[in-house]
Amino acid sequence: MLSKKTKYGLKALSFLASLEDRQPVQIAEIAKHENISQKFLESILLTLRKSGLLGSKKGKGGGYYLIKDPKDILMTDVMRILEGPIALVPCVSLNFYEKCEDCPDEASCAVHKLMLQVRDSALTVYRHNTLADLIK
Amino acid sequence: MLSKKTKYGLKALSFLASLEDRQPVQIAEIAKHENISQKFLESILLTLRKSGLLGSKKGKGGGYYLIKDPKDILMTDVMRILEGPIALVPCVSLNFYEKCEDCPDEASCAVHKLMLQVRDSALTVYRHNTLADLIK
DNA sequence: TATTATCCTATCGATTTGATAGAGTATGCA
DNA sequence: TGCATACTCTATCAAATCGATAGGATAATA
Repeated sequence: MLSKKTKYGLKALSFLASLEDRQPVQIAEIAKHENISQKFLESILLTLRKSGLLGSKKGKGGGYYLIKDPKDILMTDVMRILEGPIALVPCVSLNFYEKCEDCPDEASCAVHKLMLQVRDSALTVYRHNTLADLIK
Repeated sequence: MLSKKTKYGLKALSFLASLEDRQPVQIAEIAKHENISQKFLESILLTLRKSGLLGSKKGKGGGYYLIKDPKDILMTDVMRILEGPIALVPCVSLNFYEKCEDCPDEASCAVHKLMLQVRDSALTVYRHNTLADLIK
């Protein structure tokens, strides 16, 4: 199941992408427009900024804004930042690989075999979608 | 992330499928072979039986066994039984559909648009894999 | 009738999740 | 300079979920 963090983060990003200009938008405005708890959204926007997707400005007239063009923001990156590994099992993860301690042989593991396919199919989707694609 | 319940369930199923005959296998034997907590596995096998994938026999010489041929057991069914909905968000679920309370319009929702593709790609994988495919 | 092995419910500690509170910090403007 | 604004950061919290365990009930076999 997708976490609310990811869901809210995606909504905030697509809201920012849907605006014509790249002026800073206040947390309160985003929260109100997307029906999200403002304080929770605050922490999400913070992680998006720290990971380089958003910029921020303090004080009057401040807020958050997209740093890159929506068509240059890949869903693979967004998902990894918000949701973590795309693979459902560490032993098939590209960026977060970890061996299963209980599994003697990956090559003959049914879980491994299935989850590898699932990971590839999800990856294909995320690689073919930019933020711009989602607001069309 | 895949739950251990699903992971263990898949391993148990593929172990049973890998055996030549369809004689009952004791929980203890499956647990030992797959390095799984026996008591935890017990509850998993119980749900697999209640959902119709496994049969069981009590008393001496008892245990669990596959009811159907491995090539007739689809991963869509297995995953729904063990892990629940295949969709990452209820609003794109085929079998567990639920409207998002915060989302005014599904058609214009970025999360909806993305998760629909992810669900379809996962579904394609699960539909093309039977239990027999995983033990080859 | 004794043994074997599944059936079932209840519970438990640890972790994660979603959310909130509040003080700190930098910016813009009068 | 001083004040209002809005992000920054840490700490906390209730609820839910997860993985695991315990123990008695039930059914089948010999």
